[in-house]
Amino acid sequence: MKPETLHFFDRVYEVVKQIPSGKVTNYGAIARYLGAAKSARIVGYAMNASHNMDDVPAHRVVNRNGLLTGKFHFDGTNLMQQLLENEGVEVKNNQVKNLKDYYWDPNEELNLHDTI
DNA sequence: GGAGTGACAGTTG
DNA sequence: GCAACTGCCACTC
Repeated sequence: MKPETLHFFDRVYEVVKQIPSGKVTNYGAIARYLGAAKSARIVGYAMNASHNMDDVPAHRVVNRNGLLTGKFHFDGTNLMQQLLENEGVEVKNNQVKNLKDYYWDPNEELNLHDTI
């Protein structure tokens, strides 16, 4: 499979699936990791479709403010928050506390020359 | 084939 | 320092 052939969507899934438990990241980091920092919106859109896949922990992806913007997309309840808290991430009012502490940057933790 | 939408980010006033 | 606007790429209708 050629990465070039893969759509932004597919790559986003691979990155999100590699997010370690107890860690969270933001759309910009993923988009930048894919080489399209300005396309953070696409990442969000990808999450919209990825939320249908159980293999993609979309709950670990939050916006720049650490706000669980996609919470409503999970099931309309605080499921997303519960999942994060279950992993050790402190969430308050649909927002990740100490985001900096739980922040996980694919550009720093992962290498572009991975299986992806 | 064209226009509109979208779980954002970065920049400017 | 805070608030608001634009840009951006992919997907759906």
